[in-house]
Amino acid sequence: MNKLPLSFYQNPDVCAVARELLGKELLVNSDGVTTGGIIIDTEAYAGACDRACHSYNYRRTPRNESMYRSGGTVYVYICYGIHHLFNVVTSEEGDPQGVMIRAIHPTQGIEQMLANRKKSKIDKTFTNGPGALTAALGITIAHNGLSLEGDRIYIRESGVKMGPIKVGTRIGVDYAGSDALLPYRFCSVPQ
DNA sequence: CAAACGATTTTCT
DNA sequence: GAAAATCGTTTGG
Repeated sequence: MNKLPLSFYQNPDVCAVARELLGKELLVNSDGVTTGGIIIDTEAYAGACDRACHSYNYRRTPRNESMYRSGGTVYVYICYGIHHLFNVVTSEEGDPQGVMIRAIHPTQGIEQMLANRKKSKIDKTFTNGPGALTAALGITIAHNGLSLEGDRIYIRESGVKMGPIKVGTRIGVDYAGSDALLPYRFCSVPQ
């Protein structure tokens, strides 16, 4: 099923992985139902040297523990007490970098996702936004620490042609000072 | 043990 | 465009 190999995630260049994830398909299995979509918006979090990153200066807490695992691990945490945010851990064990997935283009399990989002039709906000897409796919804190090589949640080649990549600054990280200006956000849409 | 704070979303004006 | 909603995690006393 063309699952991406662990070596894909273990790249020490987190921005390269963030770019390469565009156009890949993220899939989640819940109770035999598969939901998923094409990744169209990502952000890189560069670990110890990035003030916007939870693991800045090797800060280590129970919450961000999975960021220290080897590339290909799932990092999910709760933001604003309400939203589950999904990240792919990159680089090698002990180097806490990761890519946050901000938006997808829905492809699999639309019915289930509509139910998860309590919506009757797909609109602009359906799977756009880090909290919105995890709600649609059914990603929760229970997925934190899982391997992307497993069957519950994984990423595979989609074969979809993507348009040009738009680069920008990350959202909601004003507290990070000058690091908030880094061009670490990447967007692209299927062509 | 109390208090402040979000890698956001939704709703209201 | 502004503001509320809402609670686990982190920090400080």
